[in-house]
Amino acid sequence: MPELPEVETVRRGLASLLPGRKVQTVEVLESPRSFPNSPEQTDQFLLGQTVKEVRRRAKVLIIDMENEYSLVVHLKMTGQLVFRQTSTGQVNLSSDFAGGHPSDSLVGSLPDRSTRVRIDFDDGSTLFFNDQRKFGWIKLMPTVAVDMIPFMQKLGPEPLEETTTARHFVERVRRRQKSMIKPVILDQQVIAGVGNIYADESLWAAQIHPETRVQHLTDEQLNTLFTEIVKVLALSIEKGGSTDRNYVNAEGKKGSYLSFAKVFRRQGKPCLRHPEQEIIKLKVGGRGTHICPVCQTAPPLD
DNA sequence: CACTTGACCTGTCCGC
DNA sequence: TGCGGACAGGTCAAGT
Repeated sequence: MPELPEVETVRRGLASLLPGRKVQTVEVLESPRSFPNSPEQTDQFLLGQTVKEVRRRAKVLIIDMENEYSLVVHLKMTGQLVFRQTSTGQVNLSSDFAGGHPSDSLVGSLPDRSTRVRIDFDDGSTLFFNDQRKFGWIKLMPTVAVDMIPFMQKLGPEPLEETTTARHFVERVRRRQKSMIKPVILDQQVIAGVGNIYADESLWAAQIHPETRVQHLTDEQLNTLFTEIVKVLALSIEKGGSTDRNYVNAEGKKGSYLSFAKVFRRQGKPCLRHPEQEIIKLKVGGRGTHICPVCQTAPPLD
C-alpha cells in the first residue's frame, strides 16, 4: 500500500516518537512471516536496546538501535506501524481528535486481529505492526548489513534527494527502451519510491500515456516526467500521504492526498484539464491505471 | 540482460 | 442473504 510519501510520513511520526525509548518485550504473533528472526536473536540483540534514529530508503523504514542493530520494515500493501502511549493500545481520545475529525482514525483498540508484532517499551508505550495481508515484514540485523541487502543495493536514486537529477532518471529509464513507461517508473531499480498512485498522477501531469514505450518518448518528455514525479511526491508528503483503505500514519490517522488526486480513483469523473472528458480506468502491466484519454493520447502500437 | 506473468495473503465489493 | 470472482496502493521468483 504505502508508497514513498506514506512511508516518509510514518518515518517522520516515528522519528518524533521513538528515539530514546528502550525495548522491553517483543511479541511476534505471525512467525516467521512477519518477523523471521529467532527469539534468541531478539533476546540478544533487541531487548533492552534504545532507539537511536528512524530512517527511510525507498519504501523501506529503518529503525536504528544504539547497539548498531536495526529493525528493517517493509509495509508492502497493508502494513501499518502504529505507536500508542499505553501498552493496552487504547486510543488516546484527546490527541486523536486534535488533528481533525474523529473519522481521521482508522484503527481502534490494539492489538487487533491483524496485529503481527508488538514491541513494548519500558515506559509503557507500544509500537504495533499491523498487516492484514501478511506481505509486510520486519527484520532485525546489524546496521551495517542493511545496505548490503541485495535489493537495497539495486535500488534506484531517491527522487527527493537534491543530488538526484533528471539526468539520472533518464539514464536509467533509457535502459528499458522496449517497456511501457508505467511499469518502468514502478520499478524500484529505476527510481525509488514510486507506486501505483503516484505513477498515475505523475503520468497525467506529464501528459504521457502509461502504455507508451520508452523508445517513443523524447528526453524532454522524460525530463518533464521526472519533474512531475518529484512534485507529486512532495505534495503528497505535505498532505500526509494517501489513504485508500488501509494506510495510517504512526498515530493511526489517515492521509489526505487522495482528495487532491487528479486521476487516481477518479474514473468517471471529469478531467481537470478537459472537463468534457471523463477519467477512464484501464489495466497496464497488470495494474489498475487511470488516465485522461485526451491529455494522454494513445501511443504507437509497438 | 530485458521483459512479462503469476504468486504471496486477506478482506471487500459487485453482480447474479 | 449467499456465493463466486475480481480486485486491492508491492515486490519476487520464475518463465519466455
